[in-house]
Parts: sequence; structure tokens; C-alpha cells
Amino acid sequence: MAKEITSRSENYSQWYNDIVKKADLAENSAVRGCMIIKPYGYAIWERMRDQLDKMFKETGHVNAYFPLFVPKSLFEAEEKNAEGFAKECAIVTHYRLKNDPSGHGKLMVDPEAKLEEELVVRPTSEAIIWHTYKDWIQSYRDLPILINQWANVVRWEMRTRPFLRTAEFLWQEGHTAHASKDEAIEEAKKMHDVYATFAEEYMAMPVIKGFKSENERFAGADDTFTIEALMQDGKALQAGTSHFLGQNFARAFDVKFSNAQNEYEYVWATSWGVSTRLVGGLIMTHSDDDGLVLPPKLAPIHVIIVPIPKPDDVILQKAQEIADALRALGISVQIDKDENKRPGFKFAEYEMKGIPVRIGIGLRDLQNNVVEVARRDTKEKMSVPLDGIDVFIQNLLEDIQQNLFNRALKYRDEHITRVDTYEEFKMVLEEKGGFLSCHWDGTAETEELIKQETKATIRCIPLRQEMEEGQCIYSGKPSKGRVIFAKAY
RNA sequence: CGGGGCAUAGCGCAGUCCGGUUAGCGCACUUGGUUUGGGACCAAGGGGUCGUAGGUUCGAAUCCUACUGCCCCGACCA
Repeated sequence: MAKEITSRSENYSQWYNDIVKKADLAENSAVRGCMIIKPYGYAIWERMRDQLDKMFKETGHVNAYFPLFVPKSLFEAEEKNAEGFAKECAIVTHYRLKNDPSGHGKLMVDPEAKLEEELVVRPTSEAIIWHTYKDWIQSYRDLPILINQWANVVRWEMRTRPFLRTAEFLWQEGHTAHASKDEAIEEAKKMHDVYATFAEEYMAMPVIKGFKSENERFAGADDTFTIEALMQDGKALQAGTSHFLGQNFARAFDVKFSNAQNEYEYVWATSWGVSTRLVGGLIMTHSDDDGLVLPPKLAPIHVIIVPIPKPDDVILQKAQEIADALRALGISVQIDKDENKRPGFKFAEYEMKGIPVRIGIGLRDLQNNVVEVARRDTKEKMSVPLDGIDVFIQNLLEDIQQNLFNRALKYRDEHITRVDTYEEFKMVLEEKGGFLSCHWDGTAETEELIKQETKATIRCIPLRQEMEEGQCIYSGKPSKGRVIFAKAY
């Protein structure tokens, strides 16, 4: 059998690239750092988007759309935020091209068409949105505003990787405005919970919920809540963040409201987002050396039916019956009627694409009133009676979803290591990787030194943990609880 | 922005050192046939301004110069 995917042990990065390519998820484009998301990859994103959108609506949010371009003067209003993104902004400076007099049929930027004010291509939309909210908010009766937008953003990255880090990416960004600090914090936490639930229940990707250290916090936030997942190579992936923005943007954009006592107050804010990066996380959480592995809840196709040998009438009719029965249960099914490819080729191909369940139907099976069912997560094959096949598959899909989560959780838990000395820290980081749970003195200096010396960063300060007196692994100073370090994507 | 590599058919490559008929191989593609329970086989086909521009030469994919693009590794980052 021709191996088309580099094994994880041989070269993890190459394995990841191979999966993206061979599973037909995305490809590089003519634009540096920007990828083309192909139909199958986009279908996965659509399923993520649809589910998240539903969860946002259920928590009271509505969708809207704000412009791609942000005037520089607005962008720079909230200084910390602007500074945080300044180094990776694309800027529009002109609005017209003209024929290049020195070249044949070539175009050049028309120097006459310089914009009076440059436009920043949004790396995030707080600025344009808070500029707008100023007009929308007068009274506490106008609050809260609970808006989400699905959009593309641009961050001019030095080095990019499909899905994990691209110059342009798709995401959603929630931007809410509140009359009180408590309500805003509650909102940020609520969306943090939504992300964690989505990651675990739909992506089958276990996450650690926590908040960021000051160094790692979103520029312009008072607090950043994060979900952190662990990839199979022992590196952490920040999978979603929810920010309590305090009154920083309200002050920067002068957004005040009259409270019930008719006094002016600055509005309290949150923002929260997840991106196409989640697709990268999904790949690296479950997939194996044979290709992509998808959890049923996000798989565009749940079941592929492969007729064996060549599709003939009897087999196709049976395949159609099974497909109809499965579809009646809300399961998405495709029958592969291609006569030019052999079954073995199809098996390998569908495994590469991570389709959770494959049903093979041959004449021999039909004589015995069974079909062959193969599950992608364990590669297990079984002979299953036709009678009740629909319910069997339905249960199997649930089982696969659960199994993927359990498997990822076991791996994750086995790779959270409690360490109490810096020597141990460096050793575990080097030899085992994963999350390191240890004491830290709470200072940015220590965090920075550890980062410089080991490349590990504080992924989060976990929300759920017992308070425990200890000593910082680096400085030996007292600490009241453990934080999670890791090398990160 | 530093350091390394690559550019020849849709994709992956050989040929370049040491210039010489008509530039080759695998996969993919087209047509016909035999096949089909884990990546089938046979036969016949189509497809190239050898990254761009200039130079050396009787003659350049091959030598020289400049340019452009892409990939990998670092610094930076979700």
C-alpha cells in the first residue's frame, strides 16, 4: 500500500501538512500566508460555525456586520490594543491604479490617489465597533448590547501554517456592552463556558479553562479567559478566548450611559472569538498516520457506503435502502457509485478524509443478510445484520464521538505533569512535553525569564484548582496555586 | 530581516557538475479492453516558450550576470 502521509513520529509538521493536503481541506494560494479553504475543509468550518452560531443565539446574541477597514485614527484610539496589533497590520494607502507608462499593459499605484487617512485592514474590530456603539448608547435602557459578527480578519504574520496561523483567517467576534462590571464579567465567563462546551462536546477536544497572565492577555483587556487544548506532539493550542475589557474601550471612544440615577458612567465591555484555527486543533487532536479523524458531530459526511465489487443493481438498491433509513435518523450518508475506482482505493481515500463510518456491501454479505461496518477511530471492522442497521449506526456514531473524547482526555491527562523544581520543569518539557503544572511567583519578570530560557509560556491560570501553598519553581518565592506552562502553537 | 534550499508537463522528480540530434521518468489525464472483499492491469494517446530578462557560444534546461517567486530553519505571533 502506498503511504501518502508522513508518519507523526517521523515528522509531525509534515504529517500535519500532509493531512491538510491529502484530506483535501486546504491549499496554499497565490497570496503569501493566505490559504484556500477547499470545499471539504470549509464544510467542517461550516458545521463548527452553525453550531456555535446556534449557541450564541441561545445565549441572547444577534449577528451584525461591521466594515473590513478601520480608519487609522480610530484604530489607534485604544492605545494598548493598537500597540498590540501595530506590528502585524495591513494598511490601505491608495484607492486607484493606473496604466504604467513604462510597461506594456502593466498597472501601477496612482500616486495621485493617496488616501487622506490610511485604512487599517481589521486585525480585530473593537475600534470600529466601539466607535459605533458610542452612537447607539445613551441610557442604561440601551444596554446590554449583545452582538456577534462572522468575519475575516488580517494579521500579517511572519510565518504561517494552514489553519493554525494564516495572514487572513475566518472567525467570529462577539462584542458586548454592559451597564455594570459584574454583568460584563459574567458575560465573558458565560462565553468562555460556551467555548469549552463546544470544544468538548462537539470537537471532542478536552480543554483546560483558565485565565491569562498579564503578559499573555489580549491587548486592551483587563482579563482574558482562555480554553487551552493539548495537541498530539505535546504542544498547547489556544483554542478560544473571551475578554473582559473593563471600561478601556468605553474611555477610548467616550461611550457613556446615564444610569437609573441619571448619572453618567462608562460602559463595560467584553469581546470573545474563535477562528478557523479550531480546524487545525481538530486535526491535531484526533487524526492518525492514516489520515484525518473527525468526530461525528462535525463530520460533513457521517457514513460512506462502498458497494463491493462493482456496483450492481441489487447492491445499489440495498445501499439506497440503508441510506434512506440512516437519513431518516438525521445521519448524512453518501453512496460511492464510482465504477472506475476499486474498493481498496476508496477505503484508503475515505480513511484519509476521516469519515467516521464506512459500510461495505458485497454479494457475499447480502447472502448472509449483513454488511461490513468499519469505524474510523479504531479501524475496527465488524459484520452487522441488516436488520436494525440504522439504529446500530446511530449508536455507533455516538460511541465514536465519546471514544474520541475519552481517548483525547486520557492523552491530555497523562500529559499534565506536576513539577516542583526548575530542573524537573526543563527535563519534563524537553523529554515529555505537554502541560506542566507548577508554582509561579506571579511576576511578569519570572514568566519572561522562563520563556526566554525554555520557550514555554504560561498557558493559563486554571479556574478549577485547589489552592495550594508552594514555592515558585524559578524564584523560590511563595505561591498560592499552580499555573499551567507549555510550549504553544 | 538573517541563514539554507528550490524553480523542467496538472503534481512529484531526473537531466545541469562536464553545452551537442526530436528534453525524459513516475503519478494524474484521454480512449479501448480485461478487472473489482484493502491503494488493479494491458494497449494506444494528449500535454513543455526548461521561473523572467540579458549575456557567452556555430549551438544553452545545462555556462555567466541580474531579477522574481516559493519552501525550510530562526527572530515575532492567535
